[in-house]
Amino acid sequence: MYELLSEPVRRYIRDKRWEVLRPIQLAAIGKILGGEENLILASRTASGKTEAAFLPILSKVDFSAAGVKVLYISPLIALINDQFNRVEELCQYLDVKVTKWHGEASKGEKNKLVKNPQGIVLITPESIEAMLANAPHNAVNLFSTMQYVVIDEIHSFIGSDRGIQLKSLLARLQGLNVGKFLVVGLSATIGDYDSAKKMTGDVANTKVLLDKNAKEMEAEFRFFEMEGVDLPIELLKDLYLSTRNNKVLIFPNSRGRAEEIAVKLSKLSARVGGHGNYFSHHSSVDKELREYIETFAKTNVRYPFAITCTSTLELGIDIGSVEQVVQVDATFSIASLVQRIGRSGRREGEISKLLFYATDKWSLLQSLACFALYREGYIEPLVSSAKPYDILWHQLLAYVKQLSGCSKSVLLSKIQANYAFRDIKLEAVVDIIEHLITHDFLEQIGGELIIGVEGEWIVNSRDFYSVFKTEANYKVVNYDRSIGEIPFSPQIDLDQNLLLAAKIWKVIEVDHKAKKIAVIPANDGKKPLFFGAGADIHPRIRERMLEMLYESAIISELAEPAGEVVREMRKEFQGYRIESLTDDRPLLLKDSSCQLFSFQGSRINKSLSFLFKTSGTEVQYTEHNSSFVFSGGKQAVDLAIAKAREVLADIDFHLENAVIAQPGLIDFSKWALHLPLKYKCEILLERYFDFSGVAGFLDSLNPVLHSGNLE
DNA sequence: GACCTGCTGCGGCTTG
Repeated sequence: MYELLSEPVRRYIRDKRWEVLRPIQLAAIGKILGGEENLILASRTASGKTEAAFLPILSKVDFSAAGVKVLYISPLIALINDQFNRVEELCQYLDVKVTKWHGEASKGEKNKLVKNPQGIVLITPESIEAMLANAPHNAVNLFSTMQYVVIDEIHSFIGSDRGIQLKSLLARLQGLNVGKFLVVGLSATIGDYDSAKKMTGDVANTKVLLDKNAKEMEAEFRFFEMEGVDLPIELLKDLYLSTRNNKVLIFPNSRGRAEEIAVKLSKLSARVGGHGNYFSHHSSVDKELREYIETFAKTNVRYPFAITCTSTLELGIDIGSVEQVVQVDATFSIASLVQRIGRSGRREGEISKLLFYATDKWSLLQSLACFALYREGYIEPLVSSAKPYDILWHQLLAYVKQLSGCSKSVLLSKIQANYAFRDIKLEAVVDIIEHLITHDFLEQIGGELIIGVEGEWIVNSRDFYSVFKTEANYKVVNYDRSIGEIPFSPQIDLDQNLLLAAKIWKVIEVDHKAKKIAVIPANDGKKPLFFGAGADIHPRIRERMLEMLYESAIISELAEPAGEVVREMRKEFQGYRIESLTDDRPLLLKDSSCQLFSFQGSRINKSLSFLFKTSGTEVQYTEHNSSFVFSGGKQAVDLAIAKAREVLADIDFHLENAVIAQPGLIDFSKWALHLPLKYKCEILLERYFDFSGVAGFLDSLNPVLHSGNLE
């Protein structure tokens, strides 16, 4: 394969002193040089996927004519900046120009590229959106002779609104292109590659190259029950002693918890004269501070450090030196667990290590289930929306803006040619266009559609280019220094203390007009409050949790008392006369109430809860242990289920009423609030609830009592 | 029990 590469590329490989090419690289070289197919390159992090795409593309593509030849699309600015250095180094061997194009990139460099379109461009989806909206002529000049689009971390787009937008943008770029460009997607190991293939728009002409080689890995599960709102001191001491000499990433599931751990470990360390390299890294920590932490961790080889982080360090840039990963309470998905495990032991010959802490028994069981499924090779599939009416609404405005107005038939033909909206019926598109006109987002003048009065506000706002929602934040500053940004909560008041960026601060001024909180260092404080919905948990995880309770195999990774906790749970649940793990569900009778454990995914649980409430049943739903508490005994449950099924039989009617009564139901989507009622309901049915799943569940559901409750 | 992601154009200022 090496011989097939062009001479400058081979020289680069020689200078790098790479003795062998990685399996994914060899496979990609053959496919890219030999064929005209779209590709998905899937392998674990740090396996050389970027080079797998660029070595052959640079050997194949002729860069001598004007025009950008390769477009690299990334979900993160930080990743673009990181990849720029690698790609540019390689491109120097071929005299190919590389340009960064994102919101924080140099305007001067962008202007130079516009004057002299050439080489490779590294860009974000939102920057493509902005260019198409504001300077479509630039997009034509730059991208009309493009031959390859490389999409990095393509798994992060699949199943999300941003992924639909990206598909639509690729279709819009194909529309500008004189030829046809090929797509190469770089993916982590995921659950199903069909959805990845769909990203390219041409499933039949997309091949998946999969390197299943996983790293060897060790795990240990520890248990420290949490009683109040703060983590047990014993857990923190144990965590400190287990990590104090290592380079470690700690993943709690929230920003507040990340701050709590960083501050408390740092205090413990200071008390015994340990290292001071304790950081917190999440979306509320100031961006420059986060970059400093990333650079420190990337370049430092000698000193131990601990970074407590959220999913900010799950994707993207590689901190090669991480020796140990700690997960505090269960991840929401197996995909996320896989990514986090992959953050350690990146060096050749190193073993990935995962240290797991649970603070309650359900979290312990959930993480054991995720880990078991990971070992069994299962990762939950990512489903992308077939009928993204909200993104369609957004893209209709984007098309009209890009074209500076167009006829209705042109707009319709653009949508029909756009594979992101392939499954949406023509009548629905017409319907939504009419709705845009009636509400002044579009305006019809003669045969032309132009942006309407209400639409102008939207398309000319900075917020137009993205399809995801963000919270309104207050800036936290210490004199001139920015610490970060947090959502305002009543807890933030004069003389109150809070934790941020791994330090304790006292609030000395709150400026609501400027949305600014002034702080000074302090000695003791509470973690700030954050709001937000967690990710949905896939039903397979809950099913596996139930299976786990009815298995007797000893789990060797459990450290005491975690083992005892699992034995207790098994003893408790084996008292229910479960015969079918798919249909039977434990029903715990109490004095005047009873608790049904559904062992179902979040969407089925949310749907069940909706049905119970709508049919007038008072029920207490807890997602954490997937349970519903009813007042009364088994008859009350049977009655509630019967009533729920009546609502289910007429779900469209009940859902419409609910959306009218509580418009906030649709808040998970940024643009859906502008849609006609009917489409709001369809979005809820497709993306938030799972009523067909509920129907299947209720059809076979058999609540089973504990043997101690019988007769 | 509660994640993450990105962002134009232009006027007006300072600085070399």
